[in-house]
Amino acid sequence: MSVRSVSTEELKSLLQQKGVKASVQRLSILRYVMENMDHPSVDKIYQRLLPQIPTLSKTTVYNTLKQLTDKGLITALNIDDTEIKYDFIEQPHAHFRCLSCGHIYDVELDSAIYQTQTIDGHQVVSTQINFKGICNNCKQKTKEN
Amino acid sequence: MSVRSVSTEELKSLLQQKGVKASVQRLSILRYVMENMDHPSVDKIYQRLLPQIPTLSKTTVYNTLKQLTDKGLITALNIDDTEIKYDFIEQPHAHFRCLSCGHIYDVELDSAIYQTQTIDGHQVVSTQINFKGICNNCKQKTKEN
DNA sequence: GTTCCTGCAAAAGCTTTGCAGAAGA
DNA sequence: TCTTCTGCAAAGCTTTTGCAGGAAC
Repeated sequence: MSVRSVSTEELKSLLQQKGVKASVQRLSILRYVMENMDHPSVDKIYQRLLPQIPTLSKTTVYNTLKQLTDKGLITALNIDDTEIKYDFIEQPHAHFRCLSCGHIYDVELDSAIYQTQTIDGHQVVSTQINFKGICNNCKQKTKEN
Repeated sequence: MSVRSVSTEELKSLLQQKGVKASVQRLSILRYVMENMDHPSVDKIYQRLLPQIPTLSKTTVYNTLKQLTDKGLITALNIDDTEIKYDFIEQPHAHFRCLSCGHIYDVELDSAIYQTQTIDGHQVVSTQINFKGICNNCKQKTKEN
């Protein structure tokens, strides 16, 4: 899992650009999504931040994620059947979900699809490409047994 | 909304090929998905079939749709945030969901993406391409006002 | 008679809402 | 002080589960 480090200044600047006031909760939630690129669910973010912010409530996580999504800072992924997963918006990429272990991988596609702005007369705002199947890891494990 | 007619014989044959026994409920549910290509939710199917099958329960709709999905007769779409939508499987196509009216359109894409069988070493079983935006209808309405 | 199917009721999850107290400007 | 944010509790929805009665073969 790729992890990086984002400065508080950068986080504040991102929020400010979108007209969202900074708060401990918002900075932490945005930082989590940006640093851990693991497509977290609401519950995962909540569980991981609880030690740092013991008074955090899930409502706040929901509120914040919705707000960040509305402002275009993060994306809500419809790749899972049961939960919404979140992703920081960088360059467009596709996702692969393993039906066996449930892990979601980022996938680079040099596809012109992302450039689609109009299709059948409909104005495109966002594009999601989701693959499902068996990931490399799980395939190896099956072979071993 | 495109609507077509599917014979009971054809429905029975499709189920039989997949090793699913025919029943009034299963035939009706599969017929609904095949004839009305409107990407229905569980609840929509339930509501529409209730007049014909007054004893129908939602559990049966859930069970049947899950079974038909497992057998590969229909697809579960992860395009909506709140509900699962179902689609009969024909040739591969993408979907466009209007953020204003919520309607889901079938979209033809002559893309090689559908032929992807392996990506980054992961074995692909299914591929979904989802666009979101403002549909032609809603765009027209906005202009008129 | 045995097996599979159906449907009611209840439970389980995820997400939203209402509201009061807290924090911040 | 006034506005905005936070968080608890409760409610709302979709989906799943357990189980008993019913249908089919």
